[in-house]
Amino acid sequence: MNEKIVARVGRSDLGDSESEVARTYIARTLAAMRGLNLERATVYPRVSEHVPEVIELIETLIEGGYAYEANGSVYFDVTAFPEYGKLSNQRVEEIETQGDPEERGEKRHPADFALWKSGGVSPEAIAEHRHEGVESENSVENPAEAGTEGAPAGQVFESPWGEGRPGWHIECSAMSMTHLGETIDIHVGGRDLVFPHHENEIAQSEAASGTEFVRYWLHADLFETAEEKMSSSLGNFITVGEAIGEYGTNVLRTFLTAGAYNSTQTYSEEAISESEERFARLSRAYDRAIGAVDGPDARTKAGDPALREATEGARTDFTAALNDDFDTREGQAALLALAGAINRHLDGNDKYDYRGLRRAIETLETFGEDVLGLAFGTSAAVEGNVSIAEPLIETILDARERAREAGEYDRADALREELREVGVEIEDTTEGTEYRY
RNA sequence: GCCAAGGUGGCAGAGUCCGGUCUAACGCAGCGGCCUGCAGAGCCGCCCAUCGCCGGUUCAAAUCCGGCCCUUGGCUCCA
Repeated sequence: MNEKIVARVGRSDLGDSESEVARTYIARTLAAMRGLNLERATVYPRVSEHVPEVIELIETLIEGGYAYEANGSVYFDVTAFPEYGKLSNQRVEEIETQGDPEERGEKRHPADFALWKSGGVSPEAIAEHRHEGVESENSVENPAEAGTEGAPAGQVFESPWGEGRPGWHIECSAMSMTHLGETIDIHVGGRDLVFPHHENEIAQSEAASGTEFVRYWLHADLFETAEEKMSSSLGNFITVGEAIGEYGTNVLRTFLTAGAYNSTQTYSEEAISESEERFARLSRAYDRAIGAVDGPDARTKAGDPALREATEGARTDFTAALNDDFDTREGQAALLALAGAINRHLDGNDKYDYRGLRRAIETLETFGEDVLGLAFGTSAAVEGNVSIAEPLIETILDARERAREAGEYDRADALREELREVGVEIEDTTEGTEYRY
């Protein structure tokens, strides 16, 4: 429920009403989240469905002396909440101004912020957002963008203060308290939201409830490219959907968990290809272990202390890493170390430690797949096209093998190169030629 | 100007809270060896770091203190 949404109503790709536009963006976001292999939340609340709770919360704040009404709008009185600024370490006196310039006159203190805004969205605000580069990258040819005539002012709601709309921050407090109670354990968000949004959430929630709102704040840092920061205004950004399309979920997740969530990460082709290698190394080791455990050389009575120690070490290290403020990169390092141990075991023994390998595989699955959300193994990557592709590849490999036996290496290498060009990597081993794609 | 987070090898990125085990992790790139017809993968080994600058504390500092420089986010809109 904001100006930007209202400003986009009528665009053919988004929808004909405020609610529809919001729905479109929600759908896009959820699609991106699915693409990232994220678990679904239990509930995805919408402000428009929580207006009664918002009004109730505002009334509580007014009754408690934390908010006041002015010309049909309601503002939070920051001077009534002495702890205001505690999250971002700001002092009320230092905070210059907030909110619409024309609203400033209604405020008792410049840092007061709106809980309820009188009336609908003004045409000027809509026009402003339409011109301020809102989706400018793809709206050029859209005739609906041309004028603001007939543009809706957005939905308004009845309230004790007249028709109006919820303020910018109150919805989060109201919905959080409705669904999760007065105090929540963890609140996440981007670093750019610390002030004013999270600060205001604390003020609203704690002033109303009289108790702690959030026990732990986890603020995710932003990305920057090697040359400059990544931002929509510079146009040098990539969406989650595009990144998934280009690199795949596994590589992207490896990249995203290859650094601390709360430190700035550099996004570059080089960083991505490093993640490709990191993931590939894990996935190959997983494949080898699966192949070995299913093969004839795996023995229940064989035991490799080095492999077993490495596996238990990886489990301990991974758990310790994640317990340390979600240190996913250190977790990856633990798994990478296990991959090395698997390779050493497979390279150095004729008979494989069946139970040791099973435990190693289980470790990769538990921590790599279940926790980090990666999907190892070639089978997971190919799915559908197996039926036709595999017999074809094998036919070509047979031809290449005959060429090799005949000493016609040029021909063999040409076949290998052609397969590579269509995405099939092959590998000669003592067991025969293997391939992956 | 104010608030906050950072500045570590060719790249990327831990470590800084609780000084010594940091002659600085894992990885990528690079180099050598093993293996291979060759390659790839894998294994073994190696090169590259005065830890932003200056000063201080200490037997000892990437880690603590002070000053400075630079980058990023916020302080106007929006969440």
